[in-house]
Amino acid sequence: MTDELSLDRQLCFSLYAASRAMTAVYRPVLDELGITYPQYLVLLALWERDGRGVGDLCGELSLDTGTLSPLLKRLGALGLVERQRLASDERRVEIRLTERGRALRAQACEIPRRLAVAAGMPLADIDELRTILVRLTDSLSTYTREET
Amino acid sequence: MTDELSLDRQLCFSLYAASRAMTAVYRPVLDELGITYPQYLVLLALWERDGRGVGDLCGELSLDTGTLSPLLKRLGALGLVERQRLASDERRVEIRLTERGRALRAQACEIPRRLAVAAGMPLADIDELRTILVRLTDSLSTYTREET
DNA sequence: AGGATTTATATTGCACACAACTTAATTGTG
DNA sequence: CACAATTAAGTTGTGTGCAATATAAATCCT
Repeated sequence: MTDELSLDRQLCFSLYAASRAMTAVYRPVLDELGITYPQYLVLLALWERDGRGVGDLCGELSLDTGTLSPLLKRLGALGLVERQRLASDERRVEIRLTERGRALRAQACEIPRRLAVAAGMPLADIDELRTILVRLTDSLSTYTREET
Repeated sequence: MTDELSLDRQLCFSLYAASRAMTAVYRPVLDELGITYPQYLVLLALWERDGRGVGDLCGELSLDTGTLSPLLKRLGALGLVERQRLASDERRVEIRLTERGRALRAQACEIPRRLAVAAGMPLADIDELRTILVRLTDSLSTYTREET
């Protein structure tokens, strides 16, 4: 039992620690842009495809509205996005980048390079890691859904 | 630039998503024990070695006192740990498991098995993943330290 | 048409994370 | 010894995450 628990500890903790270490690397970089890590993820999603409903973003980032609603409000207060009720469906709110939000992308483009340095591993390894993580996430979230 | 940013997105997001998916799997299991995921990590650390200072735990879990102090207070309120000022150094507070805290370990021993099922990958793959994550975390946190 | 159900978003409450600050005890230095 | 510097833990403030609930609009059903 001891061994099993310590194995468990290594497993779950390594993921938890890596994720926090990653955001710690991003923090000073994103501070310069005046945004947080989850806010950056939202912007990345919007830079790829602008003008999406709150629900779309929730699905894509697998985040709750309880997380995204106030976050989007903060991005709005920063002048990076606009929130607009759809006339066709008054329940929906469309999120669109402002000029300032689009402009921020230029400042963000150096981030990946910095991160690659910080990670200190070849791109091939990073890509393999990413592949495993995606598979793991799929498996874990399928399990979570089925157990509910 | 587009490609670089979308690559970055895949990298950082996959880690972030995997970590949250992992805690989502633990949540219902830990609910039965009445504790949260970070509280579980603290207990795992204490089950391995009991009677440690707050600073020790901060170091081991790489968490701030701003996170651990209230968390340990909650574990205390649950009757799982005791907090005692050291007579030899009145600044230090030693955290020790209560009888109840030690007993909880028996209920926790089935957790690793459940997790392995949820992860849906062979132990060898999981272990490889863990190895990569530890290496990544080391590299990232070294970078963070050096950039400060 | 009209009321129940569903859907989209927002709000509330609690527990992290972490930066910045505070408090109190110990150590180091002249 | 006195007093500055350091160390250990706790507190405050902001921003997530997420469950549970609220609100309001659209849809379904008869």
